[in-house]
Amino acid sequence: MVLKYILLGLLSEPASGYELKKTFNDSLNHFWAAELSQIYPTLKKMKSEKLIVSKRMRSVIGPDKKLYSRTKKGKEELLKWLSGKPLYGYYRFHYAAQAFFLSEKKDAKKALQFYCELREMFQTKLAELEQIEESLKGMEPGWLDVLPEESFYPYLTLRMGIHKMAGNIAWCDECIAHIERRVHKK
Amino acid sequence: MVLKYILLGLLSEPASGYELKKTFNDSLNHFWAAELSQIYPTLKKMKSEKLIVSKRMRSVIGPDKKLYSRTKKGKEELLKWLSGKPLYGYYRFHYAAQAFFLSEKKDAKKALQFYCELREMFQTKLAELEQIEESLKGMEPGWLDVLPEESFYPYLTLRMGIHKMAGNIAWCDECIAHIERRVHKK
DNA sequence: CTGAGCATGTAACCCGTTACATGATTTC
DNA sequence: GAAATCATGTAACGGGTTACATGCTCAG
Repeated sequence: MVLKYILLGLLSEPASGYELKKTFNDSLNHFWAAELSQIYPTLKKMKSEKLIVSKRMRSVIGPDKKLYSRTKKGKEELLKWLSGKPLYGYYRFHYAAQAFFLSEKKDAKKALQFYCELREMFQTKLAELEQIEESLKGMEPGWLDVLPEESFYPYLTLRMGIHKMAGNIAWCDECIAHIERRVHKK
Repeated sequence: MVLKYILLGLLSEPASGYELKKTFNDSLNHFWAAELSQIYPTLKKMKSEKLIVSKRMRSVIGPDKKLYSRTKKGKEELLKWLSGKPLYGYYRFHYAAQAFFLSEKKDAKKALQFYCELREMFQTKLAELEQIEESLKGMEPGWLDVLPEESFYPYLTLRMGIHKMAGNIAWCDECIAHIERRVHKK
C-alpha cells in the first residue's frame, strides 16, 4: 500500500484527487504512477481510516472539488513509514526477459538491432529527465545548497532516474560491443 | 502476459512446473520472479492454447511429474514476441518514494542514514550478482567469445543487473555527498 | 517417525489498468 | 456547437501474492 503513503506525503498541502494526479504526472512520474481510478478510492479509504479529512470547495472553473488535508494521525503514519528501512521490492524488466531469449532468433544481427533499439529508448528517457533537471537548475553555482528541503529531496530522486538511465545505456553499449565482436570473429 | 513467453522460452528443453520454478530461482531471479501458484495455472492455460504439450513422467524420487514441451505453435508465438520492440513498462521504486519525502523528517542525519542503508542494500545485491558472474567465468581470457549463444545472452542480462546496481550505488554516493555538504554548511 | 525435498494444485485477496459514466465551464 | 479542461467516481478484469491442501520418497 505504498500509494497511501505517497498521497499522505503529497498532502503536506491540501489538495484534491485531481490535483494529486497532476503531481504524479509532473513530479513523481520517473518512479511512480497512479490513475485517478486508483487515487479516488484510495483517498476514500484513507478518509475512513481518519488519516485525512475532506472539505468541499467551490472551484472557479469546473465543478466542486474535495480538498483533502492530512490529519495528525496521517502525519504520524507517514513518519512511521519513513522511519522504516528502505524497501527494495522485486522488479520485473520486460526487456530483460526478451534479451534473455535472444539466442532463439539464431541471428546475431537481430540481437544487435534489439540492443540498439533498447539503447535509443533509454537515451530518449535520459534526455527527458535531463531536460527536467535543466529547467530546475538555478544559474548560480551554489543553487543546490540553498534549495529548500522540500525541493532538494525530490531533486535527488530525479538524479536517481538519470543514474539509472546512464547505467542502462552503459549496459547496452557493452552488450553491443560484445555482440559485434562475436559477429566479426565468425 | 510476459510469464507465458518466459515459460515458452525456458521450454527449449522439456521441463515440469517445479523445475521451471527452480530456473527462476537461479537464472532469472535478478529481473523476474514467479511463484508455483502462478506457474501451474499458466502452464495449464498454455496447454489449452496448444502452445505446449505435457507428458506424465515417473520421477525416481517423489511423485509423478508433468513434463511440458513446447509445440511448433509455441515456438512461433515466442519468436513473434521476440521480434516485437523491446518493451519498457513502468516501474515503481518503493525506496524512491520514501526518499522523495525525506524532508518530512526534519533531520538531515536521518536522511543520511536512509541513504547509507540503501547503499548497503545495493552493495549486497551487487556482491551477489558478482559472485554469480565469478562462478560463470572461465579462466581463459577469450571465454566470453566462445560461450554458446544460449548462455551468452543470459549472461548479458546478468551484466544488466550489475550495471543497474553500480548505477544505484553511484547515485547513493552522490546523494550522501550532497546531504553531508548541506549539514556542514549549516 | 520426523523433516526435507519433490511434486501439483486451489482460493482469497490486493494492487493496478482499462473502460465506462456523468456533468460543469471555458475557449474556439 | 464541439472540444478541452476540470472534477469525481464505478465496474470488470488481469497479474501476482499468500495461504492452504495433498501426497510421495528418502535420509537421519
